[in-house]
Amino acid sequence: MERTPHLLVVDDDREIRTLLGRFLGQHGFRVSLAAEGREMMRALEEKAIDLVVLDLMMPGEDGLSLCRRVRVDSALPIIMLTAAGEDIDRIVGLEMGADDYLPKPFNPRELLARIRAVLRRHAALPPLPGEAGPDENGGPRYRFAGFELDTGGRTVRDPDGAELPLTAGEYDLLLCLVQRPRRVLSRDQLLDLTRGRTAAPFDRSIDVQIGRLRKKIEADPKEPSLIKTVRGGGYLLAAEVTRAGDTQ
Amino acid sequence: MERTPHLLVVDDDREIRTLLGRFLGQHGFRVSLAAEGREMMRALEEKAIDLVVLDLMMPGEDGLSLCRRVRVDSALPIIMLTAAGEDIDRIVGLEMGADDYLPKPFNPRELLARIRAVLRRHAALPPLPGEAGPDENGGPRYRFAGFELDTGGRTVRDPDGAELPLTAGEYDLLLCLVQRPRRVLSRDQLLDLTRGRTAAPFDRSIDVQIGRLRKKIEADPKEPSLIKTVRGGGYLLAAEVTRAGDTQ
DNA sequence: GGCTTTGTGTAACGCCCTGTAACAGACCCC
DNA sequence: GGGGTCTGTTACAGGGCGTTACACAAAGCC
Repeated sequence: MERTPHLLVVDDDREIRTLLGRFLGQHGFRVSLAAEGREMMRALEEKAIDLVVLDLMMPGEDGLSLCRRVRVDSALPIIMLTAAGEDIDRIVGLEMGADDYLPKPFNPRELLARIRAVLRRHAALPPLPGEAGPDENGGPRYRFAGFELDTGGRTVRDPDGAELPLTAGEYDLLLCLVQRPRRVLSRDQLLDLTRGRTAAPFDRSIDVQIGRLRKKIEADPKEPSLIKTVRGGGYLLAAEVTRAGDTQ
Repeated sequence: MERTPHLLVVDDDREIRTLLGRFLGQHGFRVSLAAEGREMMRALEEKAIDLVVLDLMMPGEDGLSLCRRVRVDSALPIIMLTAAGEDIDRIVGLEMGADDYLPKPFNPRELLARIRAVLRRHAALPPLPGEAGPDENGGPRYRFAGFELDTGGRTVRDPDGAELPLTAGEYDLLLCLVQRPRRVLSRDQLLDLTRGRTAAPFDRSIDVQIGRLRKKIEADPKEPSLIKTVRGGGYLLAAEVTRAGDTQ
């Protein structure tokens, strides 16, 4: 049950990147690495990242811009690393929207402490009295093959408009597929994205969950047309998905 | 019970003002802005400001003088921003009567922490009658799924307009859900937000309270459509919530 | 084309999480 | 101090979900 937080370290300097990765790994985190923006965005799509450690100064798209991009549609915690001498003061600090920042060179223990602090803060009280705006009515809706998935209410309606009685696990799995349509997702990825854990050697739980989900959304579960099996690869959602704007 | 604190940022530098506004807004406060003394006084008259962040050095009437003017007839908390190099100690100690001050350039997180600290300290004191403190007529109203929750009177009306006889605990729990609609709230969070304590190992009190609440507001408590269970996660209010203006 | 190997579908079982009734202590109001 | 209400605790029932086992299908091999 207890899931170990999954960190993403984004830094163009390979040495720093791998050192940080190893260090954080040794201290009980799962760690993924990215050298620049594109890799970072891909990791965010494919993995269940809990926190990003982001270098401010990078070739190509810099940390500031990446930070803003992430902030557009998520509250994912971000810790910024700023090179010595960069002007960190008020403007940068305010502008960047990071949850914390750390000037280089830093003591890795200090980074550890801040990561833990930010994670704790996020886990403990995400619901500040009226965070980001009093009337935050939740996330987007997705439509596919006549179905409608409402992330705010965690509900799914079938083409007739009836609410599908999905269990929590089934909903999580479906959401995960719907957010990455027409892409093969390995069991490992699905497990990471839905349960936040890595697969045990003979882990078949995803298969079973897929089966249960198919029974509820496939016209003919024996001949699935929505959730397809990719032998040796995983599963994919075959339908086209449109994302409706957030709840009005 | 709790309302989102309303801050007033007073600074003549437009960039700093708006950046601060955005930053504080992102962290769960309602924020108003003023560029100089006149605007500030008007905001204080028209809005229920809980705390002022005030730049010391401003053209026209400076922060010090404004601070004293406010202090004449209220104990409204004030945090002063002082430009680097200004001689703070003496002035602070002797004259300004602010609750805290922060030398520029400052880490925005530091400002956040001080704002929270000052608000907490201030909330602990008994409210003075006549102070520009909490709204006289109580807080906002929320509507969801035909229900109306009035934070002023701590009452809830069902879609027929009849008043629901909720107990104090049930009301607190419902308010807590209504203020964070369409988000999964863990038992721990709910317990913290409603009772201000953390869960004991086998604490099931939230489950029981949720059950009692469901009996009163769900059409079919066996198939809850308003308060959903997220297995392994907690509960969420599935309905959309609109916040009506504060009670007149 | 048969046989083997490997991977997937699924039924069955059991643990653990959640719903809920019953009870008892705390608190409140005469 | 007594009756009523509210709320936390406990116990039990039901259901979700991970595990396991087995059947079957697909790919590999000769």
